[in-house]
Amino acid sequence: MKRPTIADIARRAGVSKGAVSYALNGQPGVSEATRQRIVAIAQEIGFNPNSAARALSGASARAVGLTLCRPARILGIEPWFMGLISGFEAELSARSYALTLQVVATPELEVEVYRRWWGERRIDGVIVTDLRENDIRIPVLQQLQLPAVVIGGPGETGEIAQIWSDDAGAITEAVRYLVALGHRRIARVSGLPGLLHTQARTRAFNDICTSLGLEATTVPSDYTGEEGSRATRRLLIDTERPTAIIYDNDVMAVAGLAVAQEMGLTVPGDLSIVAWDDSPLCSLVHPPLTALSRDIAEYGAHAARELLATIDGKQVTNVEAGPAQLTPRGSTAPPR
Amino acid sequence: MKRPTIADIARRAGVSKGAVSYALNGQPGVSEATRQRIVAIAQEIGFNPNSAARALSGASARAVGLTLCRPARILGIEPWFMGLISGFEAELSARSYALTLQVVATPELEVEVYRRWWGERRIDGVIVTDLRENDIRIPVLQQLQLPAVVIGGPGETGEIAQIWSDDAGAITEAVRYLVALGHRRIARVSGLPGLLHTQARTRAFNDICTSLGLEATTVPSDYTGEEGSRATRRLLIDTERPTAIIYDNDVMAVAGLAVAQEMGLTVPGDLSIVAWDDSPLCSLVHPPLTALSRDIAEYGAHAARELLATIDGKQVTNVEAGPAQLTPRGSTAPPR
DNA sequence: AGAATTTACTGAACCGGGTAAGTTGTGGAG
DNA sequence: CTCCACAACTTACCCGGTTCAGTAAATTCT
Repeated sequence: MKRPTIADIARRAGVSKGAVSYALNGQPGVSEATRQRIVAIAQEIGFNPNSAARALSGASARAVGLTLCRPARILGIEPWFMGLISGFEAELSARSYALTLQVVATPELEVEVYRRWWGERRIDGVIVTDLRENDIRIPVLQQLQLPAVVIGGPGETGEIAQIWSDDAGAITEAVRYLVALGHRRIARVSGLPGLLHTQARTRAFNDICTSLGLEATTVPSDYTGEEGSRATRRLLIDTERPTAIIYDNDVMAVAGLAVAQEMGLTVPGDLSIVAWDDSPLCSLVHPPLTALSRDIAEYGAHAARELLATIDGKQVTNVEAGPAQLTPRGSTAPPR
Repeated sequence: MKRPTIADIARRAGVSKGAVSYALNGQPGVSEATRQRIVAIAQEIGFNPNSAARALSGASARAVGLTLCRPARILGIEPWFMGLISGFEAELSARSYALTLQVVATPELEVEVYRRWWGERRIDGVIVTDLRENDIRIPVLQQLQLPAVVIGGPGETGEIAQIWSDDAGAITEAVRYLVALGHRRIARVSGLPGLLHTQARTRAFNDICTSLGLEATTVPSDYTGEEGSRATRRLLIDTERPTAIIYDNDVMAVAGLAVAQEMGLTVPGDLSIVAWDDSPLCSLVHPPLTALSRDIAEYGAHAARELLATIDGKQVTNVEAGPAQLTPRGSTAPPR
């Protein structure tokens, strides 16, 4: 089956290629009557502009890129990324932008992917996740002048817009809640220590614990279930074991719950659990997990909107999305 | 920063654009010495061919498409798709193909996306998942002559290659295992009834149960945790409740486990649970779930290889991937 | 040695849109 | 009645690769 082109439309409408281009793009230069005739023909023969031709003639590629930099085995079960992707998609497909995905192993490879995409003119912009300290991706994006939006921060990104949520406020709320229930020994199992938002959370956790006169124990982990289990086991074998643990993601929280059950501890009787980021996973297990809920899809949609605005040349500024809300469920209670 | 083009390379090497193209693509028509000189210059200035220009001049777009047709809320926690994506990526990025993703709500919209992608010449082929009975996507793909590979089946797909695994064998093994443990009342919570592989599993489940003289109870569900919980509750309130349940995915199995615990039943003492598809989720919960394991990433890699072969014009045939292997864990035991 | 073939290129057309510059035709102002 | 402004187009070139036809030089064959 042959793909229809603007030349086909031009022939059928008895006008030139140029007129068809003006008509379909809402440019001035054709009469309203002609425009409608052309649009009708385009509809009829099912015309879609060849994205390659469009991109080649200086216009945008109508695609944005996303790199996922996590070990493959964890990508599968982290609801976070899929939530983000769903959110992006909602915005992108509404403006018929495509989403190009690439799974990479290291930030260095991520930079290479950006360079290649830029060279290939394959995408108009990228969404950057997991901002790190002195992130090597930022200078490259600035050098290439590739439109970008960073999720996670706040951090040093120069002109590049950022989206983050008030993690400090959220963890403070969670700790206050646990203290109000009567907990005095609260621990935290964190995500990858290299990520800026992990550091911000750790700082805030230390601050609130200090101000409440509690000891702040943070065990660094990596978002995987395995590491979450290990960290939990290490915390629970202690004679002075914590009565509540806050986990930096839902997967580790679920893993922690399993470890507690396996060790014969009841949740929430012997141990209260709070998960950061609420996915259906949290309501799925027994008991359902108290969580710091954010609308991750909305978070992604927000990022996509910012990115499209950047691509359109609009000035965008850093945005703070709403903070995570504490959603109490069955995994938190006063300690025995 | 200006993107380097083959014209830049040609100027620096003192040859024509055509020669550069031949040299970089390994085509005959340039001497080995010239080729090396050109390749060296390309390396040095960090040249990447403009994908739009390449796609426009008849060559491939070097991209494949994948549509995800599931409600957004479940996409997040289903490890299946992310596993597939990881697998695709491993193959695709090795051959520097991009993966373009789109989340859609219905198969009808999926067809529209295929048509648009084809019209835009954005992709060279698509990977089709969740094959249905009389799938409306198949005739469209045939009409457009869009290279495709179908995951899930077997079914009627004409010339389009399929990849599936021996679900009948796997479920037979699972049932036999449960019967060997002493179970006589085995139920199954299935995935979406419209999908061909769900139907194949139901058929096989009925067959083996009949041949062993057991009653075959299948409760249709939709892969979500919520529906999995509901189905499980319905099964367990029965006076003649089953002593073992097989779930069509891991998410429903985890939800089922939570329901059992919530109802005061012990797993595996009062109820044995088998999950279809093994993700880290299964080993994460307590007790860890006995699962029918498949290497989903390898499954995806396989599909990507087949698709790339199809795009290259090679004749591909239907492939049966290895069957799922029963991995016994703590959720199965003889009934009390 | 001369013809035939091969090698190593060059030049130009082409893909399908976008768009600046040029060309009509029409109506209104002077 | 002429001149000008403007709408409504057309023409032609651009984007950056691929590819085919053509060409000069080098090599092989008779």
